[in-house]
Amino acid sequence: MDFYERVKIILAEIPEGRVATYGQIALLCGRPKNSRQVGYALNRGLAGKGAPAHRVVNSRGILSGAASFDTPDMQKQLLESEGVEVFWEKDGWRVDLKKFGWKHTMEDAVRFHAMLKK
DNA sequence: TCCTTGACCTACT
DNA sequence: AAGTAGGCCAAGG
Repeated sequence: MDFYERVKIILAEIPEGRVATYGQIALLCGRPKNSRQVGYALNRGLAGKGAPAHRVVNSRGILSGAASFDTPDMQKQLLESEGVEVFWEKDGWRVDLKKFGWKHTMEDAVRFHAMLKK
C-alpha cells in the first residue's frame, strides 16, 4: 500500500479537537523516518480532499508556516473552532501539545496497523 | 545519476 | 532556553 494512502487513513483517525505531529503520523504509518513526506503529502494535497490537515503540527506544536491554506490564519481558525487553544509565541502560532496533543494508545497503533494492509 | 529542496526530528551545545 | 548540526527520504530538475 502506498505511503500517502496510509497518511490519508491515519489523518482520518485524529480526533476532533486534538492535534498530531508529523512524526507521529509517520510512525503510525509504519514509516518512522518519513515525517518530511507527511508534510510533502499535505503540501501537495496527496492526502485527499477532506483531510484534516489543520490538525497536524510539528514536534514543538508550531503551526505550519507554509500557507497551503486559503488564508494565512485558516489553520488557526479551524483549530479554535474545535476548541483548541492557539497562541502566538515568538515566531509563530502554537498549540500546547501537553493539552491538545493526540495521545494515541498502543491499541490504536495495533488497530491502525491492521488497516494498513500490505 | 547527482544535486537540491523541503508543512520534519533528535541530540547536542 | 535558544541555536546548530546532522540525519531522513521522496520528488523534481
